[in-house]
Amino acid sequence: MEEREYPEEIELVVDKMPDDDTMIELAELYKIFGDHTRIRILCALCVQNMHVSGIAEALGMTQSAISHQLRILKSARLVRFKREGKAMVYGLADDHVRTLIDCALEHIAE
Amino acid sequence: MEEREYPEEIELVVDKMPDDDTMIELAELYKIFGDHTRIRILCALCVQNMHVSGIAEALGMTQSAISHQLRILKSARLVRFKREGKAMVYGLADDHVRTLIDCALEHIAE
DNA sequence: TGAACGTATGAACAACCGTTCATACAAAGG
DNA sequence: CCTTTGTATGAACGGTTGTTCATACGTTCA
Repeated sequence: MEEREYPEEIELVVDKMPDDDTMIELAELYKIFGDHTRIRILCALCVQNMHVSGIAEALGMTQSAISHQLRILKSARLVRFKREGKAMVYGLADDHVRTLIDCALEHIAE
Repeated sequence: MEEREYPEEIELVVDKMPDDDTMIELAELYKIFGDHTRIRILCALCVQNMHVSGIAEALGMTQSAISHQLRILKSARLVRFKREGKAMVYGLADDHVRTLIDCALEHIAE
């Protein structure tokens, strides 16, 4: 006879999973990376720090679109920035970002 | 005088970035991970292989919702599955998935 | 201070996404 | 076969998201 999946076993799995809050954070983090424009911005900043308008030109997009995405990347603390004259220079917040991208690149290259 | 960002410098950055196709793939991959339900499914399967209804019960969601998400995970080759009687048993496609999740978990835990 | 430049932001719109509901398919057991 | 159980799928709906457009903010320089 085909046994039903035991409730206790289900509970065991749930216990071994990360906290729900952690998984929400995970999803939120991945969601940020899960956009073509944002990934391209991050990849550009992997090469060197850039002005907003420089990023826009490199990506062939409007300044406004880039600025909106930078806002999201800022709030996720994935980029940092400093004023330089009239311009704002953006860069990666830390090396974790690079690591995360490399991690996924390896998966794709399999 | 404030110099404009040289076009050559922009081009240099673009050259050093991954191919656009690669970055699209990157974004697509991250997008899959960037959903609460799918991350929870993957985390559950990190613990052990499970039936669809087991996953649904563990996550407190309908079988339909889970099945729809499994379809997406299947098409991204992040999970594998085999029939077992009336049930379908799902599991992680390979260890890359676990690695990717661990990678992001480390970032969060900083 | 006023013009010019670089950036940020709010509203609006279209496109996309995840869940629900109803239902169809597939295997097993009587 | 016919019913039961487990899973898949299509349509539909509500919510979210990324871009555009217009405009405001902040800095520099004449």
